[in-house]
Amino acid sequence: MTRLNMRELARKLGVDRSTISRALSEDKAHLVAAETRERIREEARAAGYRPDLTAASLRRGRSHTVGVLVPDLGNETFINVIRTMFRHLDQRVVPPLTPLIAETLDQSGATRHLVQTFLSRRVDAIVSLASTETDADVLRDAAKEAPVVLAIRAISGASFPSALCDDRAGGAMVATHFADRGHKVVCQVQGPPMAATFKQRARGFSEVCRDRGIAEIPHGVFADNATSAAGKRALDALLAASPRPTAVFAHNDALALGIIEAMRHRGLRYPADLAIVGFNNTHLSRVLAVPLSTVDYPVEEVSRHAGELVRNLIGNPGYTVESRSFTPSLIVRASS
Amino acid sequence: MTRLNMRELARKLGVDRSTISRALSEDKAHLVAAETRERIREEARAAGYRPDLTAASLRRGRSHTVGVLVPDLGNETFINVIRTMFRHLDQRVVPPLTPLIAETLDQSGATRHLVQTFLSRRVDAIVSLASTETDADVLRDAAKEAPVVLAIRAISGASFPSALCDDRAGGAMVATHFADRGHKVVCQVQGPPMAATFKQRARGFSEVCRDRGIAEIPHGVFADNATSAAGKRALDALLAASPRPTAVFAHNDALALGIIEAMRHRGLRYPADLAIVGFNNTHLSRVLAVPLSTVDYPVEEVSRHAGELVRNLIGNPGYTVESRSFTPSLIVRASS
DNA sequence: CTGTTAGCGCGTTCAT
DNA sequence: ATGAACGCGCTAACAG
Repeated sequence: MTRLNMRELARKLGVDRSTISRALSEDKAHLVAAETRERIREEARAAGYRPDLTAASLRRGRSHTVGVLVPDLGNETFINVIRTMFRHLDQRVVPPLTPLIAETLDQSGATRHLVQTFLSRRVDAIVSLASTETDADVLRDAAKEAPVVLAIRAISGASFPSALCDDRAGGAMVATHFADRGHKVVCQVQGPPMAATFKQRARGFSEVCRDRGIAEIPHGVFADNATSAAGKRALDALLAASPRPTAVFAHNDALALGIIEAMRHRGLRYPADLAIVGFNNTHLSRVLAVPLSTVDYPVEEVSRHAGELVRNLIGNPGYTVESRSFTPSLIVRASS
Repeated sequence: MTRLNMRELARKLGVDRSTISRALSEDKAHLVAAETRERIREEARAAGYRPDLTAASLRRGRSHTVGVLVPDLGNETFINVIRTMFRHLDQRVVPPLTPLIAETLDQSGATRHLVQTFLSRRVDAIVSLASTETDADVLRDAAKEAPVVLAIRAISGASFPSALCDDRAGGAMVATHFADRGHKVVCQVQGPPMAATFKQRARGFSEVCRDRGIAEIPHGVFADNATSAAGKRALDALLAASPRPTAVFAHNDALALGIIEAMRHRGLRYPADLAIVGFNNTHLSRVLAVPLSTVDYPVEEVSRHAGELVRNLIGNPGYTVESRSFTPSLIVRASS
């Protein structure tokens, strides 16, 4: 028993295969007489005909898929951007785009390999939420074969169509907040600077500290990855500094949470012993017994714009792209 | 500028296309002379040749992809199972299987549509973590074209190769724990019973309550979905019951968290005013100021077995399948 | 508006 | 061990 294909369906209906192809397509359906078209669609449905998309992909050179690179599938913010973007696309692209999602875990070399796979599958576009400085070449090469869109993380010195958050402004807001509350010695626990997000957050924060005459001590506390485990390990460095900081900016909520856990372990309390602000406004920040101040990530805007970039760039190589950066907002809660 | 294909590569090397195909494949490489094979592989790499997988898929009738249905991309447990399963598969399947991930949001009808898409793309297998009672027919039909594996959620009355958690035992553990702590009146906040997971957890819990002579009051508190928002809404029902329960079993950690938030809002404390146990042992349960007792989900075992089922069923239709169910374990923390 | 023809790039015969 | 030839199922180009 073999699958029903166009040839058989055409035989049943007494028309040519190409007429079927046209009648079932979205953009060429108007070339078929209304009556024939309905007859074909009716019979296709009744017979349970499903087009073979691997054949269509080969013929068209495009598979109606979008390759998505994400650093970490467990990260709420990335996932929210992906799902919001595809929800957006589903509503306005026919036939729908199937996501191919792959996780890089920020391992160098992962991007190269995964991009190859995407291109082999003839994706219509690639969206990277995982780009780091070292990915520029790979993505530039990829862009010769399929549109490449960056979301969340930019690549400094490279110009790709992008949908971003103004992380620098976000970092600045946190420093301003600390200054306004009278903190004189502060600190940041930075995520890996290979990701532009963290670099910009650090930059915005430090700039305002300088302007407002606040000391950043100790200066460079880097977490090897932006997780709560790394946050836990960072606390020791903060407490060893002299003078000791009275407030800390964690580059995301997971890092903040790690710091909080480590403090609890030592019997310290926030904000009394140390004020804390995170980044992303994840669900978690709202449900802590002492809720976390954090920077709200503009998920909706970033996702929508990323979706629009993908939509416009597909089959539209000359599209003049507007990269955009959306401003986040500080949410002050009890932790600061 | 067109992509480099086998024909061109063959011309460059002075061999036939089919020799290239064999040399680059995993299973037929031995048919090519070692020297020729290396020469071909060398040149393919140097020239940056990437096979067109849409063409290969059409020819083979399989795309080396696996369709994955998941109820909610934001749910840590589902995501962990997916990533663990593919990490497992990546290490032992060549060429690697690309996941096609689709979210059902537990909307009826979503499964039918998404399964069609998967089959149109000629997936090698379908893994559903999202199955509900009403999906049985769709999946049974799908199974005629590609192996279907169930993970996490079974379908009662249908027999698919499955990798599950013994949810009934998990529910029973919670009830036993409550009984041992001397609770006489308890309650459960149930997830939607269309998902077998919740039905089994409820069943295991109720059975033990009956055996140990504990009252379940009010009897059926159902959340329309297993999220913290639904948990929040459930608290009122618990507090209105008479006699009032002293302990509650939430069918997952998100529900438990909602209950906790609602309690905090009312100035109630746990476990003093109400003991709480969740399910899944998500990250969240560990980081609450008063950590949550919960049932640890056997993610590793379930994922590994799901991966093995997929691996064995692909290209092996006669494989005798061993569905398995793994026992979870209760983790008692401060909330109970 | 519909049919005819060709070919996308590969993997698999079958022959040598 | 290699080459020749075919066809997977579809869509595009061209004709009428």
